[in-house]
Amino acid sequence: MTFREIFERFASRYLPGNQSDAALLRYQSLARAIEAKPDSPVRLDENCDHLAFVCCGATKLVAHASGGREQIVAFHFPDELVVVPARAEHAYTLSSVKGSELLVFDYQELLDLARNDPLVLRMLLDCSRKSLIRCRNKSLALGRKTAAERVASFLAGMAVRIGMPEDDCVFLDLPMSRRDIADSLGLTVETISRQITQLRSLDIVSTVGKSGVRIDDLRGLEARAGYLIASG
Amino acid sequence: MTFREIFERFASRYLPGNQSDAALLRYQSLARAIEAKPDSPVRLDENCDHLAFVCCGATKLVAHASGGREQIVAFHFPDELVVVPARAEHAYTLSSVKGSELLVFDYQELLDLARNDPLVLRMLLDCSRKSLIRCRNKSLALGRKTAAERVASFLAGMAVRIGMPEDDCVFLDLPMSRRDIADSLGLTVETISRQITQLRSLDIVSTVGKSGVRIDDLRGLEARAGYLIASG
DNA sequence: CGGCGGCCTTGATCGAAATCAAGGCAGACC
DNA sequence: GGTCTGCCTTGATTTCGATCAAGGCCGCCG
Repeated sequence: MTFREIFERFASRYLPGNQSDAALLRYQSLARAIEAKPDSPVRLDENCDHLAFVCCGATKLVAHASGGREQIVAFHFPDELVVVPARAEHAYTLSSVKGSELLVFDYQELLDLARNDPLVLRMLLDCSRKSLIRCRNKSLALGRKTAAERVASFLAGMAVRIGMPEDDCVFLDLPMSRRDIADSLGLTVETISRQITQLRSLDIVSTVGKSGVRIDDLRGLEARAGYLIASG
Repeated sequence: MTFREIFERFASRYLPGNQSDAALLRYQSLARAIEAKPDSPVRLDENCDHLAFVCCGATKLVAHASGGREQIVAFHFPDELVVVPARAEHAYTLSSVKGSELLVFDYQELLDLARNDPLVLRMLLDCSRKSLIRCRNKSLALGRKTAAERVASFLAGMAVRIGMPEDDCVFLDLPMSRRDIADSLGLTVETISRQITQLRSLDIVSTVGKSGVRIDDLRGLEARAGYLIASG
C-alpha cells in the first residue's frame, strides 16, 4: 500500500469530513507510514508519546520490565488506534504480530494540530476511553482470575473483535502465537496450551491448525470467563 | 464542605478560566456532590459512565468479577478525576477509602456540554491518558512482577503521588488498609504484610503505626520495583 | 482499668501455575 | 522425499504466594 492510501484510510475513518485540503495536508505532513515485520518492534523516539493507526495486520503493545520480562498490554487490529507511551519506569514498544502497515504520529504534534478541533479531540478521547476500559478489564483478569478464566475471557473478547460468525458458532483466525497470548494473559505458553486442550475436551472450542479456533459453545466459554452475571 | 465550594474547586482546577457565568452554571447543573463513607460504594446509575472529581479524601475504583472477587483498578487522591465505566461483563464501583467528598457527573452529559470546548476536551483527554498509563503499568505489575516487586513499585508510586518529603526520606500516610493494597496488587493481606516486614528488615522502610510508612532508602525501593534501568 | 473487636503480623501447610524436560507436528528448504 | 527448525503439546517436578490458623497490637467504650 502507498502512503497516500494508508493516510486516506486513516483520514476517512478518523478525521472529520469537513476538513479543508490544507488541513488534511497538515495532518498528512505529521504522519509517517511504517511497514512492520512480525515481532520486530517499530522504532520510535522513546522520549515522546506516539499515536499509531493500524491499517492492516495486527499489533501488540508490549510493556517491558527488568530481566527481559514482557507483558503485552494490548492487541490492536485494523482501523484501530494505539497510544504508545514514552519511556519512563518502564518502556513500551509496539510490534507487529503478523506483518502490518501502520501510520504513526508524534502524539504531541498531532494534539497541537488538533488543539482547536473538537471533532478530532473527541475522537481521540473516545479511543482513549476504550483503551482504558480494556486495560482495566485486563487488570482485573491479571490480578484476580484463574488461568482458565483468563483464557476463556481472552477468546470471548477476540470473538467480539475479530470473530467470523459461522453457522451458530464463531470462527477465530488468531493472528498471534501462543507465546503472545501467554504474554498478554500473564501466563506461560504451556499453561495456554493446557487450557486450550481442556476447552477442546469440553467441546467448547475446536482448533484448526495452529491459528484457527472455532468457538462451538460461546455460552459455555463465557460461563468460564469469570464475568459477573446477575448475582455473580 | 458546601456544594458551591466543591464545585468551585473543581471549576478552578478543570474548567478554563474564560467561561461565562452562564456556562459555569450549565456545568454546575450537571454536577452532584456526594459525601462517601469509607468502604461503601458510591451509588451510581450502572447504565452509564460517570466522571468523578475527588475533592478530598481518597477513593478506589473497584472491578468486580464472579464469586465476589475484587480488583482495585485505581486509587485517586484529591483534585484528581476518575472515569467510572458503566456495567458490562464486569461491574465497576467507586468507593471511598477514608471518607471523601466527590463531585459526580454523568460522563455523556458532561461530554455533550463540552462538545465544542477544546479546552475541556483536552483536559479530559489528558486525564484519560494519565489513567491509561497508570493502568498499563499496573497490568505489567499484575502480569509479570513478583510480590516483592509489586509492593515496592506500589510504595514508590505512592511516594510520588502522596509522599511528604522529610529530611532525605519520604513519609507516606497511607489512606488505604492492607486489604486495599492487596486488592490493588492482586495479592493477599498476608503477603503484603510479609513484604513490608521484609522491607523493614532491609532498612528500606520503617513503619509508624498502621498507616505510616517512611521510605528511608528510595533508591533501594526502586531497585526492587522491577523497573527498567539502563540495560534492564 | 479491662475487655472487646478490628486490623495486622507471623507461622505452617497447600495448591495452581511455573519450570524443566521430552516429544510431536507442520511448513520450509534442500 | 528427507530433515530441519520453530512452534505447540504433554508430562514430571518445583515454587511462590494462597490458604489456614494462631496470636499481637491498639483504639474504643463501658
